[in-house]
Order: sequence, then C-alpha cells, then structure tokens
Amino acid sequence: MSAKQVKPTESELEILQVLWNKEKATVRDVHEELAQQKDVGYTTTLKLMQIMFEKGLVKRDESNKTHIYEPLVSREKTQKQLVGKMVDTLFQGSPTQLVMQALGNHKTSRRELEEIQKLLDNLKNQ
Amino acid sequence: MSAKQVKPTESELEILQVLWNKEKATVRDVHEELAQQKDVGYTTTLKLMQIMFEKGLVKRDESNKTHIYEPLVSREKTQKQLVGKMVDTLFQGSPTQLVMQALGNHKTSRRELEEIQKLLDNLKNQ
DNA sequence: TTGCAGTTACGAACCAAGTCGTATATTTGA
DNA sequence: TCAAATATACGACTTGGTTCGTAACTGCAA
Repeated sequence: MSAKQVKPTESELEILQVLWNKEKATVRDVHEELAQQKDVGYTTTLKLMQIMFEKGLVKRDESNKTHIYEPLVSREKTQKQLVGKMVDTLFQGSPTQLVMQALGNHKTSRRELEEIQKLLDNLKNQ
Repeated sequence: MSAKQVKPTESELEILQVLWNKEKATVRDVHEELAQQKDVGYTTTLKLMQIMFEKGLVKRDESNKTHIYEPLVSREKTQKQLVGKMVDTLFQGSPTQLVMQALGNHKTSRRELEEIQKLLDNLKNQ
C-alpha cells in the first residue's frame, strides 16, 4: 500500500496540467504556458514547482543547469482523488448525483452521449 | 444579473451540508453534527458561521438570543459552481470525462444506472 | 436574588498558499 | 574575455483559513 497522495492546491493543479500535457518541461516552459492564462512572475512559478518537488508531486532532472520537471502523480489518480472528495463533501457520497449534475448542466454532443452510453451498457452487463 | 457567489471553503462546505439537510439550525445544532465527524471546538464552529454570515453564504434570525441560521446559497448552485471549476482545471473542459471518471470508479447500483439511463435518453431525444 | 449554563462577540495565534525581490551561479555570444 | 541573459535558491511579506481563549451578555433555576 503506497502512501496517500498529497492533495495539490489550485495553483499546483494548473502546473500539473501543463506537465501532463507536455510530459516533461522546464520552469520556463511551464511559466510561459501559465503566463498566457494569468499574470504571474517567473520566480513565483519557480517557487511553486520547487515546493511541488519537496512534496513529491513532481520529480526533476538536475543533471543540467536548467532542470527538467516531470509529474510524479498521474492525471487519472488525481482526478479520482479529487472527484472522490467532491462526492463525499458535496454529493453525500453519491457519484450518481454528481453524474446527473455534470450531464444536466452542459450541452453534450451526440458523440459524447454515445460514449457514455457505451460505458453504461458495460456497467449494466456485469 | 446577480453577483457571483462566493466560493465556500472546505470547512464552510461541511457546515453548509448540515444546513442544507436541516433547512435551518442553531450553531449548537451544527456543531453537534460536526463533532460526530471530527474533533472541533464550539467556538470554532461559531466563528466559521459568523464569517459565513459576513460573506453572505448564510442568513440568520437574530430575534432571539440564540440565532437561527439558514443557507443563502443552494446545494444545486454550489454543486454547479464547484463541478464547473473542477471540469475546467482537471478535465480540460470536458464534463463527459468527469462523468466517465465518476461512473468508472464506483460500484453503481442497477437502480442508479437506470436513473442515469433515463437522463441519457432524455438528452438524446433533443 | 444570584450564580450557573449557554450564548455571541472578538481578537490573537498559527499555518499554508501565493507572490516576488534579491543574491548567486552558469552559459553564451559579441 | 566579460557583460548580458538566464537559471536556481532563498527568505520576507501578505492574505486567507482555521482554531481557540476569553470577555460579556442573558435567562433560568435554586
């Protein structure tokens, strides 16, 4: 049984997004992505990534002066962790209610509906 | 257009849960519920509810010495708000991915599956 | 009446997150 | 070569969330 994963903060999630998409990236890479979305200084991004390193959310290759960062937590695990928490604290433990919420409040394309239908069929046949 | 709803913190959500379930409650009511789940002092709960009052998350009837609190934000609106945020920051804007996550990672009863199926049928026929 | 139990109000303390300035080291190209 | 650009490290500051001690008020029971 591995130790329970640290819960990333809001800002850390933004950084993880970039790392998940790029597989690996330098601080500058990440920072330039973030700078497109919001106004933030380079050293702020650096500091956050250093903290994430200490927390074990990312690893980094220090063999060159410019470190290269990689996520240590997967997108899937993190999604599962946070969705689980949300189900507990906001949907009284019922994932179904969450599904209804998410489905009910967005226009979903026919293609996506079919995907969900497929998953649903699978679940029914068990 | 009404002002955007304040985002409740973790602890505030726990309190809102109780208020949503009870419709209205005193600080003591809320505190006794919370005390079953975690170790916390009465004045802590009081303080949190006072802050929630200042933020406009709850209202209170002060006509008696013992104030009676009621939620000012609905469970539905709050769910929508937080699910939306999660979809953005964790599912790259795709509610469908969130649905797949939630469905895939929990045992869901046949009865619940039927409910979701019904909703899905509705969406398909639009 | 008086003191005890229950209540609100308030401020202090602490911690985590986020932000950034500055020091220092390294690389590079003119 | 050496100055400019770029990198990391680190500490200080601010803000918000959480916790709780203590004071002050109120109502009720003995």
